[in-house]
Amino acid sequence: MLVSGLRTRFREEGITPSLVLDFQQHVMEFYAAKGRHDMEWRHTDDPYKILVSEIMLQQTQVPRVAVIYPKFIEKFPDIFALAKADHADLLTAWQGMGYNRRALNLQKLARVIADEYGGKIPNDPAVLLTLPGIGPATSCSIAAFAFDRPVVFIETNIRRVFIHYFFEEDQAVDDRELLPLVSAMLPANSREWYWALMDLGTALKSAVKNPNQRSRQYTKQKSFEGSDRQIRGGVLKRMLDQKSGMPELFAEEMDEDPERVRRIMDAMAGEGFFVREEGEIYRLKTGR
DNA sequence: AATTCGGGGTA
DNA sequence: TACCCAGAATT
Repeated sequence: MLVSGLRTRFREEGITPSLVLDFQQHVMEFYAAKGRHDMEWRHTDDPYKILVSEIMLQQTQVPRVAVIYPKFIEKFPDIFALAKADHADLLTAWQGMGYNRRALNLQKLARVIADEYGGKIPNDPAVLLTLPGIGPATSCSIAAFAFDRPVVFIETNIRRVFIHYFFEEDQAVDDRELLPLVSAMLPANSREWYWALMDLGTALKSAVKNPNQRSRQYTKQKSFEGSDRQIRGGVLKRMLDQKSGMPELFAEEMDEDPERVRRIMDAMAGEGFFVREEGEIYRLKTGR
């Protein structure tokens, strides 16, 4: 089967049964040869654990999640443990993951599921989508990986695969052009299929110039050095250390403008990281 | 439609 | 250095 001809066949004949079969075979052959089987979250059928992994994997590479995920699961082994977790314990367990709001949303979500769904993770992507911190990609990922449901979705690895094989010479490829292909190519075993697609997408990154640069939604991130994000990270780390703090002090330690640090800590308080007390003292929430 | 949000591994 | 990361929420 000639993989290099997939794009031409697609453009000339559309999505034919033989195109589908050849592509599926190529993906599964890759998976058989080079699939990644060393992730703990691929060796459980506990929807809670899979949900946690999917939140962690948002914009976060597998090797880092692989380090933090097991400790997190050990500390919060089920949805109820997470729902009643101490605020500081939760954020401490999240340290190193980045995008710390995910941890807050994850606990909110756990409380909704504990309180309103009897502790059972919903298997319907439309329901999952209503939960905090779960968007289009994650709702479908959970449905696929935890419940083996035949969902159709796009995330960065899937996007890279389909752009590479079917839009080789195109620019600004819209996700809406990819979805019909993602849908048509989906076989019966949706869980394994998406594992395979994601592994192939990850491998492509080092094999060719990132095809996602030719996605319409491709954007580059602003540099981290000197950003608010960096300061937020530093502030949170110090707050977890000391349980309370003041902008002036942190600004001094981080050699930053006190006014800027105060603004950032105010924002973080508004997001639920801290509570602000009298005299510009910020304190971590205790208990829940 | 554009911004914001973390932090580290990799080339 | 620059690039990227199993995206989501907010503006």
